[in-house]
Amino acid sequence: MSFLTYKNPSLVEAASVIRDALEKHMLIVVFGNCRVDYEGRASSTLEWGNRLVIIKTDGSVLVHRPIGYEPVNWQPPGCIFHVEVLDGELKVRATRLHPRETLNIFFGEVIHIMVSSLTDTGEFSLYVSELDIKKAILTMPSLVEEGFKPISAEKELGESGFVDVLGEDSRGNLVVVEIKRVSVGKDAVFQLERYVKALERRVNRPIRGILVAPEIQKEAQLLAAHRKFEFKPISLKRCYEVLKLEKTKKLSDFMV
Amino acid sequence: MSFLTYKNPSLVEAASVIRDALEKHMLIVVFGNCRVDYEGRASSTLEWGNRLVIIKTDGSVLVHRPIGYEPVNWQPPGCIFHVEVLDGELKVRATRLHPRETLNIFFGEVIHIMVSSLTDTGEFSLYVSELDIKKAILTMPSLVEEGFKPISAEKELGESGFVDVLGEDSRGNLVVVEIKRVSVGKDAVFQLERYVKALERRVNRPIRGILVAPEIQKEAQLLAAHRKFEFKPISLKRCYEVLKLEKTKKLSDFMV
DNA sequence: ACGTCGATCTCGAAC
DNA sequence: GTTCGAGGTCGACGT
Repeated sequence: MSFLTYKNPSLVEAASVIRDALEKHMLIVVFGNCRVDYEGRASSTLEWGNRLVIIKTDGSVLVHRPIGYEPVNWQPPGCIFHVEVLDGELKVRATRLHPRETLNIFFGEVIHIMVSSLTDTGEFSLYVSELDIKKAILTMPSLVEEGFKPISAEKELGESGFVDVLGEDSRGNLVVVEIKRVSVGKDAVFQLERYVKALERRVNRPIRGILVAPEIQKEAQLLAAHRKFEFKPISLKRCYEVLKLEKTKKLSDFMV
Repeated sequence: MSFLTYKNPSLVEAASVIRDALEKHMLIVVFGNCRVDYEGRASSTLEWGNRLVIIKTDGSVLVHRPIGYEPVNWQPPGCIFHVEVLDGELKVRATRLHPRETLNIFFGEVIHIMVSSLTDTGEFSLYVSELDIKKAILTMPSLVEEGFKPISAEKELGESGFVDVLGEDSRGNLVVVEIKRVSVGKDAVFQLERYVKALERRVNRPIRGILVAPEIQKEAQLLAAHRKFEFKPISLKRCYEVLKLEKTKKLSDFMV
């Protein structure tokens, strides 16, 4: 893994370093005084200040101020770059097609550059997503309620979108399950309402709506109660354990 | 503005530099080989690899891989930090309360550290937001249609939320305006429908629904037509010009 | 290619 | 404090 730093380079030197690194698809970190403008889905300008500019190996760009999680300006992966020194400023242009958007960074002073051809093969795993909750419910339907039997997942319901899980309860009622990973808000209740109503237009039997999530917001609770929807709390940890168990089981099946 | 870099520091040196910089609320950029785990709203692990870790002056943390716009792990502003060298690893812990979340970064090797007490006072301005479109419409109601007269903006309609702009047309009909900055999707149509229906329960006169945005999605167009809602295309540039004009006008009023 | 939906969303404003 | 909506959202998945 190559790694190089340049302290207080001239703008011409900086331009050369950045051009070379872009060609080799290296990670580039520039610290310096710059102004930025953007033109695309919206337009923005950022006046002079000291910032951290990161150009990644996939052609994405981040302009970070000293505060805030989010970059003040950016460009998603896949940009085409142009670097030049013009009127005493180092201009880095990152252009994206579809949609057509341009980010221009003008450095008046480059304080530090770091370039590296780094490799990062480390695996990233996130434990419980909304899809994981669905998988956990399909694996262990009793997470919704005792006697619940899934019929299908993600059933298309015309303009109303998809049902997270469709099933039957122990008394033969249709059950529409709406899953939220964190908290049931108003939206989830309205969505479930749309699904249930769309289903009621198609079939002629009792339909129950159940909201499944770790928690529900107060207002959503009222809206749900008003529509006779039920709320079933679920634990992310429990879902994670159900999925891990399932994985181990499948693995042991394979081993035998 | 102070600025310091450290190349290939020992883990103990690195810990000392980071601790000191955290105390002074400096911007810290660390490049090194690390593994990361996170526990909070979800849980995640990231195996060993070379990454760029940024700790900002407001206590936010970003862990960036060589590709992707988004950080692989992060922590929003306001974290409490703990730095220690343990079992041959430099551990940086960033804890957040509300919700309780912990990010642990374990460095096996630190390749480069950059610390700086940077200042960045440059103003950032984005030209046209959704609010700007509303302001532009309130300033120049003909953007919606000739003869449109706004009555109020952001009218509360119970559980249906807020109306972007409520007004009257030239023939005395009530007009509900739903604004989207980029494109009218299904959601906007459903939202407008909720507003119109909520309003119909309250007043007994004709109500029109108008969707205002630079463009409309095909499916949304059908849904809108089915509900007799109209779509009024609007240009972001035009809004920007209307607002700029208004600003200049106000300024000149002040000057006189 | 386009549309839909989730996100450790983040961020800000309003209540 | 909570709730809600917007975002240049981004990113993933399905058609």
